[in-house]
Parts: sequence; structure tokens; C-alpha cells
Amino acid sequence: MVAHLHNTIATRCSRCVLRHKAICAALSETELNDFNKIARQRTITAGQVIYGDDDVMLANILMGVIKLTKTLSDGRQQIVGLQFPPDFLGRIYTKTAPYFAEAATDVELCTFPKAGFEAMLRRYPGLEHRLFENTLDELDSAREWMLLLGRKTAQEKVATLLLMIASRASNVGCSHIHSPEISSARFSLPLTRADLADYLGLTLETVSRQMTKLKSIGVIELVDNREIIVPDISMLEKIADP
Amino acid sequence: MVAHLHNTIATRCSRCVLRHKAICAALSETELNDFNKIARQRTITAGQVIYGDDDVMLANILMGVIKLTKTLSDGRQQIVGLQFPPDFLGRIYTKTAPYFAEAATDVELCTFPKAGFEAMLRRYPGLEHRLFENTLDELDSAREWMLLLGRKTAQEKVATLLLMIASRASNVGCSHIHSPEISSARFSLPLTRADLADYLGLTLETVSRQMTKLKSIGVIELVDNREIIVPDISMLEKIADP
DNA sequence: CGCCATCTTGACACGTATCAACAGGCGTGG
DNA sequence: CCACGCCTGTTGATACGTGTCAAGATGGCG
Repeated sequence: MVAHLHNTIATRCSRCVLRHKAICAALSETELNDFNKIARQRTITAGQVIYGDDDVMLANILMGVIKLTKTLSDGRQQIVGLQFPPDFLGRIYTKTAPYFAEAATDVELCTFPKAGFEAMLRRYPGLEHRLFENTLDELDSAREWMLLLGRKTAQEKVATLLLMIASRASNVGCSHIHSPEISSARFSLPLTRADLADYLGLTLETVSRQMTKLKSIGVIELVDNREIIVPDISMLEKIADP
Repeated sequence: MVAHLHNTIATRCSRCVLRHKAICAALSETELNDFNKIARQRTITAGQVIYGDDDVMLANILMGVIKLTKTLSDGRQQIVGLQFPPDFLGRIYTKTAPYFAEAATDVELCTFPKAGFEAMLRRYPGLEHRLFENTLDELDSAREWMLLLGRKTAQEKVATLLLMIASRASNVGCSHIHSPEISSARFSLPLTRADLADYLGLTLETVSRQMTKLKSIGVIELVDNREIIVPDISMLEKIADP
């Protein structure tokens, strides 16, 4: 019975879309099996807080978008990170995280209890190495965003964000052909205008205005406020990094 | 002769102020000895670029302050990180770094060749773990700064930066007594007004104005533009996080 | 159908940037 | 030794971008 149970779990993993993308890619079949004993799938609806500063949840993101937010005591809020599949969510090696994690859309997670997960890290150095590389990339992204927050104009900010979401959230028709060919993209925003503003250090009104301006100069087309078409990505890039 | 040489190197390390603070703290005496064979001390004068995006230098910071900068093509610049002793400098696991490292003051480094260092990481997992925790802390700081850049006013930004520098650069008379007692600080800024501005996403004029405003309301005293006294730290904290 | 959330648009205010002039400190060179 | 220029920082006048407040518009859903 028990053997059979583990077998089905292993099967579930091997069918997982993340098997060779998330941190799981650093694990062998045997290790993965071990890992599965502590994993648990979970669904979270949009708007719900996943963790606050009293606790941390560790998880692979299977589906959906998660925003990491920080808030000043008077309510001003800033999104300090945006996580897509197959990102790893959660602050390891501390009891609490210095930010909140909130579901921006409906989200599916593959969660791990903290103690068990950190024990795994000790057992499988390859896994910790993988997470370390993830973290280094996150740090690079955070610094890229600091440049945006500190030095870019509202229009550049919006353009940069659209590019970023296009490349990460995309079920895209983005062909990325070089030279004389034009590459385009189509995607749906996983965020409200208020979220966009919180990520860019702007107000939602300013974001809205910049979107209409980008539309009026033909750089983007709005299908329905969330669905966006970028006919020529290079135009957007030129605006994002003048 | 060779044995004698290693002996003197080990002695140099054991006398190092960083022995039990920098990443070296994760190493035993034997490991440290090993490490020493690839380490080399180096001095860099203020203003000099330590590495650009074509190369990375790995090093422990023994003395001085290093700024990590990013620049847009039209010259707008943002400092995306500030490093003090005993921080570790350099982006491992990539050939290039997405930012420049520049000496803000005269700097003393204990440098390592990249290949050799990464080999050490493979040999001593404890060292990699230590660097991982460093990186996680850096990521937390970067996100804290994103909140500052996106949502704080000029005055809050300056106040926050002064607190940060006071706590990190301090050869401080900061007594940190609680309750009714007042704790004060005195320190000298390792940065020019232009650097402060680049770190805060402001212009140097705005920084200057905010400094004089803080002085005029009695929150700070300026000894000589670089030397600063904070008579009551809690006042500064109240301004930094209203 | 009407409510509610989301988004857009407008008028105006305000904070910060920009441009410019000036002050002080410091090293260099006559 | 003083004069000069340069670098750093301060202060002022003004411009401009974004925030704020308010009114509508749109679309989904009970």
C-alpha cells in the first residue's frame, strides 16, 4: 500500500510541468520521490494573502502570479517582486519574511513545510546550489528594478513593465526574428492598474494615462484593458531604454 | 621555504580583522590556509572602477565603501547597492555582472581569482551556504530600497539613508540605550552629495536642500558637510518611517 | 436592471528637477 | 605666500512631471 502510494506520487511529479524547470530539475528521481513525501498541492484565490511577516510559506509556483509587497505604516505600498511559474516562493533560513506574498491571480502552489524543506537542503547540496542561483538572479532583477524606480520616467516605467510581463507571462506569438523582420506579442495582464502602479512607484491614474498615450502613438493596442497587443516589440524597447 | 611561506600567510589571515566576520568565518584554519594561496590584497583609490560589465572581481572588503551602479544609455545613473566591510564583493556564477562596482572611498580588498574561488565553493559547501545567506540578506535590503525609491518622499529618503549609513559605516558613539535614554550617533559620510542622490533616485540639489532642512529642524548637525551628528536617533527614525 | 469594481479622463496642486549663481575648501603653481 | 582654478556643496527662481481629487465611463455579476 505504502509503496503504491509513493508510486502514484512519483507519477504525479513526473507528469508535472515543472519537473525539469523549477528547483525540482536539480533532483534525481529518487531524491524527488523523497521530496514528494513533504510536498502538498494548494490552490489560492486572487487577492488572498499567502504569507505575512509572521510566517513564511515555501512553494513552487505551478500557476498564476504572486506579488511580494511592502507597506509603510501610513499605507503607502510597493510591490518589490513579482513571481511567475516556475519560480520558487518563500524566504528560507529565516522565521519570517520582510514582505507579504499575495496572490495577484488565482494561484496553484506545490508547498513544503519549512523545517522539512530546509532539512532537504542540507541533504541535497545540489538543491541548495540551484536555489542560490535563483536568488542571485532575483537580486539582479531587483537591482534592475531599482534603476527603474529611481531613474525612469512614468512612460519608460510602463513600457519596461509591459516588456517584462510579455516575456514572462507570455503565451506569446512573439517570434523574435531579427533584422528586418518585426516581432510582435500578445498577452493578458495578470495585474490591475493599481498593482501596476504599486510595482512602478506610480499612481494608478498615471499608469492609466501612460497606457492611453502608448496606445495613441501606436505602440500598443488594447483589446479589453487586460488583453494587450504589441505590434512591434522593438518600438516598446526603444521607449523602455531610450 | 614553501612551508614557511604558507605559515606567514596563515599568520596574516589569523590577524585579519575579518577573520571571524567575513565569509572566512565559515572556514576552518586548514581551509583558510588553502584559501590563502589564491588570495591577494589590493588597494584601490576613490573613484576608480573596480569592475564593469566585461568582468567580475571577487573580493572581501577590508576597508572603504564600494558603490554598485547602473546607468541608462543617456547617462542617468542609479546606485543599486552599497558595500561596506566585511561584505563580499562580486557576482559569482556568471562571467559578467549587470552593474559596475566603483570605489566610493579609498578601498582595500582581499581579492580572489574567479575560477579558483568557484572551485573552493564546490569543495567547501559551508562556504557556499554562507554566501547564500549573504545574498538573501542583500536581496532583502534591495527590496527595502525598492520601497524607498518607489514610495518615500525626498525627506524620508535622506533620513533613511542617514540611518543606514550610521548603522553600517559607524565608528559610532551610538549608545543604543533604550527607554527614556536618548541615543545619539556621529559619523562621517563616505559619499558625496551626488552619490547620495544617485542612491536615492534624487538630484544632488534636492539632497542638499533636505540636509539643510533636517539641520534647521534640529534632527542633525553638520560639522563639516561630511561629518554628521545625530543627537537623537529616534527623531530621525520617525522621519524615515512616518 | 442596477450595483460594484475597474478604468479613464480632467482640473489643479505640489514636489522635485532644472538651470544658474555663488560660497567655501584645497591643492597647484607662480 | 598669495592667487587662481577646480571640486564640492548651497541656495534661488522657475519649469515640469506626477500626485491628488473628482467625475464619468465601462463591464461583470447578482
